[in-house]
Amino acid sequence: MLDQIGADSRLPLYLQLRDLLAAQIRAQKWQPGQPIPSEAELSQTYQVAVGTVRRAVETLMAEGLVERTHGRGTFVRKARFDNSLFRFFRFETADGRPLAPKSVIVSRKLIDAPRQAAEALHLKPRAKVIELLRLRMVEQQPVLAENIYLCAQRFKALLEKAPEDFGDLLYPLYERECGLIVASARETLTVETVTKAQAQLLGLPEKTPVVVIERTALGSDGQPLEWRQSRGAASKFRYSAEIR
Amino acid sequence: MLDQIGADSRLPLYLQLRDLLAAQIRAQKWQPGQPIPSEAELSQTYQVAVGTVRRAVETLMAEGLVERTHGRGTFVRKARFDNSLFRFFRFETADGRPLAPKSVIVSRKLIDAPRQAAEALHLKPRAKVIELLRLRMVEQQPVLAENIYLCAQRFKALLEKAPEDFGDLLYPLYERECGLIVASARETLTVETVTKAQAQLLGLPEKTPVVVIERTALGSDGQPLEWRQSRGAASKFRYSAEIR
DNA sequence: TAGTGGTCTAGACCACATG
DNA sequence: ATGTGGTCTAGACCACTAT
Repeated sequence: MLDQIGADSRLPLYLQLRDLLAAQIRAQKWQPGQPIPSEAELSQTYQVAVGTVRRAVETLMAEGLVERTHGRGTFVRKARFDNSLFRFFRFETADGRPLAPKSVIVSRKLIDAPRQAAEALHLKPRAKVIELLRLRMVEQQPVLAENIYLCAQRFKALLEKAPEDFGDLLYPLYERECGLIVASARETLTVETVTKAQAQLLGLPEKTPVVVIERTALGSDGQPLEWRQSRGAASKFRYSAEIR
Repeated sequence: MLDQIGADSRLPLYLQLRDLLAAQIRAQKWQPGQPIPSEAELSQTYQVAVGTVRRAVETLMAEGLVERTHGRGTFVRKARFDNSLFRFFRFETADGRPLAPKSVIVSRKLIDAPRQAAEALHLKPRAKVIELLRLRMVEQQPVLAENIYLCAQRFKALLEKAPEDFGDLLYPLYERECGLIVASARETLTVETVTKAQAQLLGLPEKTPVVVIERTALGSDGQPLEWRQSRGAASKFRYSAEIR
């Protein structure tokens, strides 16, 4: 890996430094939650002005790779968006209290990867994957049904643990049991009508429209770790955006 | 309006300057598309370092209020998102050529504001509004049906012009005919099933799910100018996002 | 060639967090 | 008290756009 900077490239210094730091973060030189060297230190080791270091780190910050706190330092950011699905759905209790989504693993199987899952995870068509069916509950009512696919090889630790003990959040589980850290994700939303099986799971009438959120979760090195489809009643869907 | 800076506030200089410039943009001191003074000039008139000016202008840029081009200058940004709806829908021709959406005004009426429109436009419940029904066409097929509501008072020029001459884009029309410039908008997406009338307009079977995009378009002063609902077949809906 | 924004430096001082 | 990031300055030089 490059550990020097400047010299030849036509790229601005601060971008070269950004790339260099980003590469080291991807390579886990510093763990998520841990601090990277201070501005002064980076300025010293790479022989660039502090202002240039700032510019590089600000770029990383804008990209969400690090977080800065005034008197404390700059830290590699931990992703925590396991329940970000709820960004797209509004599940209100009757009196509008905040929701406390519970997870129930309905089944866990070792299967040949379905086509879409294999593609998303960059696996060969017949590779083995772990399939989890999972329900997210709000006040004892199922609101989201999820099909989750994981490369069997990398996640084999999950086959030896009782699904009841998985807990409500999967990403911390992946980290704890498999040493795999989800750093980012891509989501695509579409609308379908439910199949019979899904309707039953979610307690919906047949042919109800549902919003499908397909998510590919990526590690810090950009490799796909998990692919999932989440389905919830379209009537509960709401998404707002500002445009300019 | 403040035309000096520094002295009292606990806010950083560059934010004070940002606010000051933003206020002048809102007040149309410079027209959209026109340049604001150069960094050197701003530095001179407000007696701050060029670096501080840069910081302020970069903030405005991040907020989408201005655009910079290297050797040319910094310009007040014109909004141009009339067809941003298509961000949420994918209408492919059979061979995947780029689409050229056409607009047809189906009707124009002067009516009492419906409740939602009145709320969105900050009008009294029975105020008069112009209601436009409009179809967006791709390859002679209707793909989006829109209900558009405008305060009759501010948009009365549109009552005296033939709807056939409105053209494909409304926002430039508003600017040309009424002197009203759309600067930003808020959109909310939900899913419904079509009414009979809508199904007929869009050539869809009854009870087809549709995605509804409600948009409130705002002027540069933040006042609501237009409220519209756009409906398109949910099967054509697709939205992608990166999350971290 | 003149004027603009873009990069980079070197350093002062401030504000915040921690021991 | 120390070390961190945050603000601000002053100026050099470069790269792009226009004329």
